[in-house]
Amino acid sequence: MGGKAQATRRRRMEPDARRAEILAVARRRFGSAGYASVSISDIAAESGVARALVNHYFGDKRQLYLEVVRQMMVIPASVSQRLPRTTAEERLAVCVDRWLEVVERNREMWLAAIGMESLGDPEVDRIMLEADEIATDRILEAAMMTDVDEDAGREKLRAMIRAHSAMLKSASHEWLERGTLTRDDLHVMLTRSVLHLLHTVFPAVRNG
Amino acid sequence: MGGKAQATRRRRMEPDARRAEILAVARRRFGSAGYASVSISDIAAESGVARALVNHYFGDKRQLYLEVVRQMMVIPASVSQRLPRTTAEERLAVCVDRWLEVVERNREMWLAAIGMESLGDPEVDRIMLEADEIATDRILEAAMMTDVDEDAGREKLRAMIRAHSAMLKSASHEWLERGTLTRDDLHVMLTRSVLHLLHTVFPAVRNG
DNA sequence: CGACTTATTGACACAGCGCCAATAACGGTC
DNA sequence: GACCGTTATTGGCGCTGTGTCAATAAGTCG
Repeated sequence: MGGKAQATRRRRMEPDARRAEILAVARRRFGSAGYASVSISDIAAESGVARALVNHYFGDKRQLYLEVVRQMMVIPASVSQRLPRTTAEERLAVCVDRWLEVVERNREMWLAAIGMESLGDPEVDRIMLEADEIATDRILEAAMMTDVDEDAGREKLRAMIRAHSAMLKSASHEWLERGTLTRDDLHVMLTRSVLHLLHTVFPAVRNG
Repeated sequence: MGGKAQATRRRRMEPDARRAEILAVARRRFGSAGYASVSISDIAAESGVARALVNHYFGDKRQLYLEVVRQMMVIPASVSQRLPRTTAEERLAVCVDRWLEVVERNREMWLAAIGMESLGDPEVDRIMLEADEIATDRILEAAMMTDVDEDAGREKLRAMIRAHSAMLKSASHEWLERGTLTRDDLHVMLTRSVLHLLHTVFPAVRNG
């Protein structure tokens, strides 16, 4: 049992601190179980707080979930910072390597993040899409292809990279949860497939 | 309002027929809205039936959802049947083309299928994984690579194709819902990336 | 030690779920 | 056509979870 079962006197906290505390519990719960099976009562109990307080700070259940998704989707910027000034190949290789490092360290966190349910909620979708857009920027930056700006071409390229990032998520699932691929496998697979996408598939589509 | 609002006399039907009728409504509802926001009462009302009858036929809500997911995940076998006896390239191209055709025709159906929530439920995951396994078989068959049977190698190859099918889903989402890619774009992208995966990435991983 | 601010709570009304005994269609029998 | 047995179908009960509001009490300041 991980919750604060202590029914001590009620303590008064700074709103920000309390909010953060509850959010941390919610993040863990929603991360390891589905939206429907996690109840606000659970989260409140584990936070050592009355259920109504959760509603007070976050509104309804959906908004609390939204807040959790927002936090989950934060991508560390370090992955694509200070890249060496060499070829796109090497830069992407470094980028992928750093990313694998981050993911391996925050295994639980990452698995929870890619497991978040959309719920058919447009707001949730928007948040996830924004995260993908940021990741896409990082890749284009690393590949030094930020100069593609024909209207349609840029859109298509970005769409293809977003699609590729879905493969990335699935592949990391195969690695971390199913154990069917190794970290080295991912490195090879992701690096090569991104390059293939950028240098072969995209030109072919552009001139289609 | 799409439901049978007619409060006519209660009619007695064959169990199979009634079950199918309810399941059809459930499929549509769960397909267009999230699990949490669809209530058994809704489904029952639209089916012109008492809520308790839904439980009678399907057990609890989770089992009904499971049944819907099972139906959604059925993949038409026609996609990979009677392929010409030529190169892997051409066979895969035909395969992808047929698949795009099926998806375009059953647009709604397909979007609903790839939008199904896992809910963190192992049973749901199992069903989705099985569907991916079948799709993987089809691809390997079309690519004439069913002869890879070193233990680890076969596993890795299959895992990579499963990951690729996640890209396929995301790309079809970009095509059908966001309009950022065209059908022709998908054809080029999917065909090339699968081939690249099979003929370049896989050998590289195998000898890693 | 009061008095004031406000973080925190208990309780209420309501919606959705699972279950069970009770009900009433429908088919067969006389 | 009236009776009857089968069983598809229903209404209602108890429970859990949610959102809201007035009421409570933990700190803080004079």
